[in-house]
Amino acid sequence: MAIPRAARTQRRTRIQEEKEEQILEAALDVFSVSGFRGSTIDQIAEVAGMSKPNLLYYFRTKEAMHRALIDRVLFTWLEPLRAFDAEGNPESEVRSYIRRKLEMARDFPRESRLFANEVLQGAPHIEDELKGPLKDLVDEKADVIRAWAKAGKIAKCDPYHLIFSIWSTTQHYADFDVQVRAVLGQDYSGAGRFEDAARFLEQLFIDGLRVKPTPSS
Amino acid sequence: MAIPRAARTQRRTRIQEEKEEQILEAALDVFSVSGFRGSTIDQIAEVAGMSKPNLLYYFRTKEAMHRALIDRVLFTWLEPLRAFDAEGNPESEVRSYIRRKLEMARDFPRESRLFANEVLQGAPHIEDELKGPLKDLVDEKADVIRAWAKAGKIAKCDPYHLIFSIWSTTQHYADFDVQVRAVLGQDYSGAGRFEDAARFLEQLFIDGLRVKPTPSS
DNA sequence: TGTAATGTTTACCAATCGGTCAAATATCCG
DNA sequence: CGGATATTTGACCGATTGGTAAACATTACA
Repeated sequence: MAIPRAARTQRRTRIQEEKEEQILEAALDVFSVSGFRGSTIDQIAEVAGMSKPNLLYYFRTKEAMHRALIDRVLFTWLEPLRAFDAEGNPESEVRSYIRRKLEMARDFPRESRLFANEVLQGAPHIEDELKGPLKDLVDEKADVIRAWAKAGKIAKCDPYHLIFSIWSTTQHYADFDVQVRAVLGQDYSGAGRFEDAARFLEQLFIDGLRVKPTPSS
Repeated sequence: MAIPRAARTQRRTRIQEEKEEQILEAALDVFSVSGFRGSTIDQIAEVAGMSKPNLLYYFRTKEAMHRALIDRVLFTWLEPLRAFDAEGNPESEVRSYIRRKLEMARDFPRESRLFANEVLQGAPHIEDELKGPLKDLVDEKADVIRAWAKAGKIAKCDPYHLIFSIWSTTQHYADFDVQVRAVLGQDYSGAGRFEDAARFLEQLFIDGLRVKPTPSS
């Protein structure tokens, strides 16, 4: 008889790692498009190329699949913000943060949509992560930005809304890709788009944050 | 016997209008949270406070409900962009466009999420609207912005990405409300948030778009 | 090689899905 | 009032849902 999955205390066989990888890859495909409620195990099974009970041998429930996926993706997703360096030059830090986020939107659009779907639907499965690790990280970086503003290195601004606006503008290209393509025309959706977006956003944020000469009042 | 719904050529009774209104209101509640696939007629029926067959008396299919909802919301949703005036002052036009979009995110978050869900999931039901009316409208306004840049009234920038960034930053407060609240702390989610966001975004876009003194090169 | 543990599949389950139907009820109007 | 029309509902249908049971196949390893 098969050992109940709950009893497995540690990774064992090579085949387990491979199959779980295969499943999560398929789950990312499906969840990122339809969200949790709209996705079915059968869809994931079909994409993964294995039978439904076989999926459920590795992940006991649909929720378990979703959770494993979220956990795995969340860490890497916050990497760019974590790399945000208090000691660096403000302008180049912001610039490279934007570029990194934009690269992730280009290279990992499914991951972006996975989170977007989840948050959009009220974040029923990741509320704790948002209020915990995410908030802590943002709080920390907000302090950095505030210090920069206080030191006169960048214009005074609300650091939280600055971070929100960088998130939203960059992730927009992953989450709303269909709309972006529809508006720009499908021919113009290749490599050029990325560079245009990067150029625009860097200009917007860098110029928008540059310290303004105090108007002589 | 009841007249088949398809045969109804024109609005008739008061009760029809009321019930359809009631249904679409409930459908907005449900679709905006779970997306099309993730929503069920039973959920909508429960929210609407009527039986499932009764819903299906007014809208023959789930798709018909969704479509009616989209059609109704799309027009008003594009209103702010339509109001963008080529004859106006660029700075104040951008400013009031941002504010209007932000007001809509605050006052009609369900409508924003309805579209976000739909686009996120590949826009299977509104592809034509995106490539047609939406693209046309954006093209038109992009020309206006380009003309402003050419006339030296604002900094040179890609008008499409400018519009995208205004969309994304403003709608972010509706679509990712849970995340915003989690990061800011739930206490700080009331009226103050709106004003802070408005102030930040206006500063960002206005300063970012201001014509820069050409660096002496 | 044998055998125990691991991995896979077929058949199936109850619950829920979108949707239908006919009968029951409410409304309108002469 | 009464009959025609419009509205509402309970019972039901086949398909799909998440998930299970157990037989079967494969692998690891002594």
